[in-house]
Amino acid sequence: MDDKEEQKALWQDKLLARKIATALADWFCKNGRLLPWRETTDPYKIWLSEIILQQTRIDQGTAYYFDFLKSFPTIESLAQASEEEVLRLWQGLGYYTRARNLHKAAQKIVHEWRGVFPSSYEKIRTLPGVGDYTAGAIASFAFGLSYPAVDGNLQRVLSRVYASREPIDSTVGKKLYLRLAHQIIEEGDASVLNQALMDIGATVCTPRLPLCDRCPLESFCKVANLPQAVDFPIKKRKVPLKDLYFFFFYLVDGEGKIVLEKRKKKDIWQGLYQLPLIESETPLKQEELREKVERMWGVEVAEHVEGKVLRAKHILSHRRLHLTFYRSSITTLFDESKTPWCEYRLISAEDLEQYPLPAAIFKYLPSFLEE
DNA sequence: ATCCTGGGAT
DNA sequence: ATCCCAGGAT
Repeated sequence: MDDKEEQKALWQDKLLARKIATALADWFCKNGRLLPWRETTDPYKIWLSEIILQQTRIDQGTAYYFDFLKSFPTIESLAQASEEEVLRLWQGLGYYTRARNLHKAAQKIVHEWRGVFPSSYEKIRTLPGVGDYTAGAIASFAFGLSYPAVDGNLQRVLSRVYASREPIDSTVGKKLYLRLAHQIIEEGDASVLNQALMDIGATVCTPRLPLCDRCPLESFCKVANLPQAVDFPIKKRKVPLKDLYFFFFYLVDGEGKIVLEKRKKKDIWQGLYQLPLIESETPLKQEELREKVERMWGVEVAEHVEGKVLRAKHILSHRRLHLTFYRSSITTLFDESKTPWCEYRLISAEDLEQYPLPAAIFKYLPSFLEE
């Protein structure tokens, strides 16, 4: 008799999923967003858009999407580019691993599949930078395959509709929302249903102010029009902000050239360029900073610590960067052998914009150089 | 399986 | 203050 109960529950789940799917498809016809990468089923374009949009809002990402397609119209052209070219185009988007993986994945497609984008979920999922969400998005949008694409939007919508308190950042929660999404998209066109759920999350079922009266799922949703709707989804972890103290040095030599270094460490801004930098987890007193400068680059630049020019705070997700920029002249380039984790080079100041720089630098550079 | 990290916009 | 996915470390 438990069996019977279970059967009945399963059947009701399916029925609900079917109703939701129908409502979603109807809504999407009239209310789905028209986006450049939705006018194609070219997997390259869809992949590119998904990578760009992973941590980026549409209005910011769109320009990058077109710039990339202009510079790299084909997967081959992207594969043939240098990593630095790719990073330069990515400049300002953040999460630069996405750009490096995009580049690597293009090379993988060229070498392993002769430039033909793989058409099975499993193969797509092996591309660097492509996780469950992105693989599902490409598989369904480009190839019409029935895979869910569960991003933050879907998690929010589903946790609300089902009033699920299962945390989205738990293993159990991730599986649950994957299963719920799967149940729904099975009942129709996966591409349409995935996109409909995303659009509802983005435009109707928003984090702070859900517009339940405009939602096609209103009648199915356990928390529709209730104040507790905004409590979903639940998260278990929140990471405290960590302070970091970054001291940059804008050093000009006798010929007006400046020193630039390329980051090779596997932490933030990997592969990007920066002004010579002293990093610290604690604020540094003038004396300590001078000591570090001497240890790292030699005595000759110690005097630069005196010429403070600009201070700024730059907030990242789990980091609060306290930036200090110094400007000074140098007569000799410092000793590279002491800092194997970066490469130094002398460049002319006008060429600075040719190099991929983190936002924490290029954002403040103009006002810093005005002084 | 779980935790931590990457970076910028709003 | 909060949003966003993937991958590497533990």
